[in-house]
Amino acid sequence: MLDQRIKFRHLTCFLEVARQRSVVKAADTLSITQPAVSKTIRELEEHLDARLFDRSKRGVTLTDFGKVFLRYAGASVTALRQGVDSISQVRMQGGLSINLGVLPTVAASVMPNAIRRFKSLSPDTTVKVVAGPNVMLMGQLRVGELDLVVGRLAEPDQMSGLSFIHLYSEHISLVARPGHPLLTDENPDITRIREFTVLVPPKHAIIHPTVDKMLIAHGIGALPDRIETVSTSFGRAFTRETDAIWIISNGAVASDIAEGHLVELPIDTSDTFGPVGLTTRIDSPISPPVEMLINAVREEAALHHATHSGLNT
Amino acid sequence: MLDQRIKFRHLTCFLEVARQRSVVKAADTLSITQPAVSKTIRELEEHLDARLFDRSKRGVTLTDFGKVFLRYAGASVTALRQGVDSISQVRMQGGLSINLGVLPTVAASVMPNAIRRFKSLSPDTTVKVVAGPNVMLMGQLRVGELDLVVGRLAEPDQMSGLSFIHLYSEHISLVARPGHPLLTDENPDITRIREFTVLVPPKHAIIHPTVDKMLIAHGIGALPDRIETVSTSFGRAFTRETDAIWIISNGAVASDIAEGHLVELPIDTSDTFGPVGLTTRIDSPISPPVEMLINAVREEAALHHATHSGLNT
DNA sequence: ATTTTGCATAACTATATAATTATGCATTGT
DNA sequence: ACAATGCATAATTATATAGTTATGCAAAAT
Repeated sequence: MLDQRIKFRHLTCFLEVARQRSVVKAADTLSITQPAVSKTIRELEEHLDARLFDRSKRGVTLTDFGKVFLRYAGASVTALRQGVDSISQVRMQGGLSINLGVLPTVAASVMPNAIRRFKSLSPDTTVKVVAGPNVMLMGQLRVGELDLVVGRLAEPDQMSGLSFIHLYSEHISLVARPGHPLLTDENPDITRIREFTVLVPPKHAIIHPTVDKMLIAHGIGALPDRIETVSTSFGRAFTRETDAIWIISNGAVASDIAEGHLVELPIDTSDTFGPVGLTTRIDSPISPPVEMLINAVREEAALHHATHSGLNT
Repeated sequence: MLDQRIKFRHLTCFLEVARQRSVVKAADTLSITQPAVSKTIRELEEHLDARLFDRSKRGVTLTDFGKVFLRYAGASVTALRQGVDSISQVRMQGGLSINLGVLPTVAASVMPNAIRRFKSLSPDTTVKVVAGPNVMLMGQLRVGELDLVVGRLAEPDQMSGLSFIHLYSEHISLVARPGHPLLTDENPDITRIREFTVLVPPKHAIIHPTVDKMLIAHGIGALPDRIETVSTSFGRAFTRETDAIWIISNGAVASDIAEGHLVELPIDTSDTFGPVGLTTRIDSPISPPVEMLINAVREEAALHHATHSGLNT
């Protein structure tokens, strides 16, 4: 049971005294008299039924209780401050907004449903969806321009200061149009893809090194006829209309495969398995609306994974 | 500036009304009269200078402002509740404690200093350090027996419900005693390691699949003479005393290499690069003491990486 | 040996608080 | 049309609040 007599006044006073390690100094910055501070602290201690400070003649120091309570008290007033701030934000821009970076893997698979799910819970929050090269998105995330990036786990050197939440794993697929010449074989010779135009992810894409490794592992060197593309819509259209082969993360084409618009080449890509998830900043705490979006994405991903897992195993 | 007139009474009242969508019902569960609730809400609205509810004749509904404020208000009182709770916890068990899982990679490199750093900031928090097979540690983490696991990123299928914070990346090393026969060559034939006893990580180790891939990539099949071991102290002693070769994550033997007790075989292990970091539960929020420990580890890792990065590039 | 520093306590006071009861008023439902 | 519902407002009151000034007291500093 929370003691209703505890007020924010007590917490702010406590925090200030703890910070300054001095009743007098705290009183000064709070613009009240020293006895007022003494009394407020004593009240808080009585409400909590625990000593928060050890008093000495050259200042005060936190007790064990105080040290522990300090963090939570800080969190509590911070939350309220944020709440007050966010209200004025809403007033200004007419609604909260979340800035979301989306990588190709999930842009067409989980995210549409995830965002719909989120909007049904929180219809007044504007969600801004940004796509682009992952390096750019990660940069924006680190700077605070984005609140969240969804997609494959980026290269380690890009992940400093960021936190990753795993959703599911997927592999990379080689897809072609139905009726493609290579599909006639049961076990096609993978090196024959050199005979066709191959769409590959560009150098800055997360999956680029993985694709390279895979090609090398399968004994394929540099591809003679290659197109580098970021655009899944281009890749999709081009692959369906020509004999090109498209190397792309499975999630980006899962629905096309399911619907028969594209066909996966029967080639072992098990070592291209990689984690897909949510990337956030580690320092700034996750705001409640973003947390809701995260939950929506996780739920949707679980659902998605359950229905599509057959493709991945 | 936070309006000091806002009290927890206002927040709890607001939360209750929001939950019940009714002033009368909220008044009932709060055991006060309906006008008292009306007035409290009005006060809060005045302090925030924003309408939180739309009043109608069949209950009240949250405004946009209210919806936004709701989350933060909840977070604020939750934090205070936790604070009050944690005090009684401290009283009972005589000090907060953190349960920490440590994988071999960091057990001997970053963690000792990181924990020392943390203890200097927060000497009254007991840190319990647990080692063991990563599968077990991850299981304990998921159940809540551990608060944090530090080490290599686990396999994706173990990461559901967990969040990963990247610290740095490291590769896997092949080490042997100084003066080992293979070290005489400038560019030794890696397949010759078959001639020696090889210490490899056991099947459940995180790096096991990576090691396997590497061996295959270098054209080495199954090793004829192998010892599987979890124990770094055994591995260390055995490798120093015999001609055995030890395949182990670099972090576990970095100091031994630096001090010349062990020597790294000049073999390309660049594709064994993998992320090392902190794994936490995603659902339960990170408690302030754990957050402090996380920061300590991050700072120490940054330092560690800065001084040791020459080894990794 | 003083003086200063730092906190605690006491006595006091205007104001705010947190309820209460009583009443009003506009919908909703019958 | 009338009762019931649900919230708002007003008047009232005991109590808590949030400070203030004045004073005391022990440890540090000079």
